[in-house]
Amino acid sequence: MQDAELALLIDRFMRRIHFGLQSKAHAFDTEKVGPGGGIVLLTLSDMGCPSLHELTKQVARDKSQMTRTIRSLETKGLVKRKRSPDDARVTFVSLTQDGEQAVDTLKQVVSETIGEILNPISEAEENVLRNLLERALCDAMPK
Amino acid sequence: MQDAELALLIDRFMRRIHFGLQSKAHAFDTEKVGPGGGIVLLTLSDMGCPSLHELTKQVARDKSQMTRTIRSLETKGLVKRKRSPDDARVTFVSLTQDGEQAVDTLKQVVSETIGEILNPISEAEENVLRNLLERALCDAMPK
DNA sequence: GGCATTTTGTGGACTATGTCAACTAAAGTA
DNA sequence: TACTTTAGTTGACATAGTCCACAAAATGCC
Repeated sequence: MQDAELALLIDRFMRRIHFGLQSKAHAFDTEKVGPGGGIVLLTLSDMGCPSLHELTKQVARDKSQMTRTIRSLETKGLVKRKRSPDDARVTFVSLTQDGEQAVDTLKQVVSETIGEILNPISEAEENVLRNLLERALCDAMPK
Repeated sequence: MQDAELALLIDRFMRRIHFGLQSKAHAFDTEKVGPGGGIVLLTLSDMGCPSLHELTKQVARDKSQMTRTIRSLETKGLVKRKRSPDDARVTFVSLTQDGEQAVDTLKQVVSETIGEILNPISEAEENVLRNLLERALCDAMPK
């Protein structure tokens, strides 16, 4: 019953990251990918060359949204598509060279921002936090 | 540098909560307050009778957004305003009786949903998680 | 007291994101 | 072949975020 509080904490934490990044955005988000694009780029960096469908499940967004986000990133030259040779329905998405570079700076700024927020937290505790979240999320995603 | 991963984890966690709640929304969100309204209601339940300005800082949203959210909740009879007798600029916001009741069911559904997500996590660890987030957020909010 | 400045809340305009439903093309399947 | 499922796209709409300008009340400073 009192778990509801946790939702507020998570939300506020998210907003903190959001504001932290936004205040630095003009300095690094030269392509104006925004939060949505950033999450996709980082996720792509983790996944490698997933299909659009797998990517959509991972970031837990609507597939139509993903279509548009990817196209936006594609016109900016950060991402490229490749049709699957085995299944003509699926298209694989991956970072371009420019995309990799964008991810590098992105990762740097994000971890810097998170570092500031997690200032009152020790490194060991931070690992605990990461571990807990990973374990909670490792279950099959709904849908 | 690898902290960037934490941002993705938090985002996915948030989305999990979001989807979990949405799948149950038709059963409890009879007033259609949505996620935005829900966060405000829960926050109000925590804060009691804050000024609109304090509330805005707490949920970390734009003040104009907050004006609109509160008005929406007010027309639904879940929230009431009261002008401060000391300072004619500020208006205090608080839950109505209907609002309190809405918060009760809201809290129940939210903690149920979070409980499902935190299934792989022990209760002790959950307290650790809450504690870590609280400590990270206890610092003065930016802006 | 008068006057600039700050604070609190409101409103408008615009963008970004989320959601839902319809639709195409390609597989899978009986 | 006919039916169903899956991947991706598109359109329409709803919600939320951002930015800017503004009014009214307070505050601070001569």
